[in-house]
Amino acid sequence: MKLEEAIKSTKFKSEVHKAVLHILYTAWWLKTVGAKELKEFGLTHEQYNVLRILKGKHPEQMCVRDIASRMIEKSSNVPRIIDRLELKKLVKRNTSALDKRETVITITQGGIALLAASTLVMDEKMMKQFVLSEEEAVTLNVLLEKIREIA
Amino acid sequence: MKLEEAIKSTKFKSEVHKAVLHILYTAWWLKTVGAKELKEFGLTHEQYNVLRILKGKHPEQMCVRDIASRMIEKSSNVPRIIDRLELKKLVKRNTSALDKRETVITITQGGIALLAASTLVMDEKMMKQFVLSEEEAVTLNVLLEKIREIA
DNA sequence: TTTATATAAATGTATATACACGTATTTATT
DNA sequence: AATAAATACGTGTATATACATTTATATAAA
Repeated sequence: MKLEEAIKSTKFKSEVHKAVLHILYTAWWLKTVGAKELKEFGLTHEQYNVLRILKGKHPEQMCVRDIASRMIEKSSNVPRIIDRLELKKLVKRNTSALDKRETVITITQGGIALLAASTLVMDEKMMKQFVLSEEEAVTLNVLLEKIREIA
Repeated sequence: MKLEEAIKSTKFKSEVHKAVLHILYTAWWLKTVGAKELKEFGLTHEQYNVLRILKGKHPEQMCVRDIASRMIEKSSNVPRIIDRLELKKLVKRNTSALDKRETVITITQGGIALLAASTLVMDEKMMKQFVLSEEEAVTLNVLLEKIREIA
């Protein structure tokens, strides 16, 4: 569906203005499509993101601040997301021995298994479905980088 | 800041995969930059969006469903956003005479004034600051359209 | 006309976002 | 060593997201 139909709007102040709305809409669309797949695994987008971050360092532990710095949405409340993952026994929390202020998190075997299963589905049902070519994706990445270059 | 620094990640499965994360990150970044400006007016991004939608039809009224269909994030809970706008007397709610199930919303003079002031700031401090050219924005819009073309 | 179905909006609930603040602990300064 | 400043995390609050349910009203079908 074209952006114009999606938000029932045809007049934009400029192509740049349209692009801003387009990025916001596409992000929402991507999240929605992904969330639908993740729901079968009882995961939210953010919980999935935290699990992926932890898996990337496994078997090393990570502290909360470290996880937060890798989140896509920087204002995510990581302690609370970990609360939910801990309840489901997908991660384990421990106080750091070196610095008692730090809480170190480890992904459990259950977490690894659920992440593997959900990633498989996400890759098959989402990532592999995109029509966009690798070359087009490179261009897209360059342009997205550029929109954050503020004068 | 490059995406790699922003989310402290260097290895992506593909450029397409990177682009997906990039869109999500850029959307968050755009919302954050915009929200900072809107905060001075006591508005959230979503409240601003609803006011803009209402202004587009003014002096016509709009029902809740009509507003919802124009929202960027389709799962927005419009009645609740309107609750907040109504409390601040930026919009007015009335039951439709034709169909008593419908609630019709009108933007007030105060709403129009606040929207005008905040749009001025948003345009000056945000929209006009982008380095992206109109031609680049066209390409960006084409590619964003394409990423939603799922096989 | 009565009943069933559909529709519009509001409401409830769990989670997340955005941000301020509190508490414990560590590091730096005097 | 005592105090101050910084840091890490957790918690509180308002708003939003995502989605299910409820209530009122309108429309369709029996």
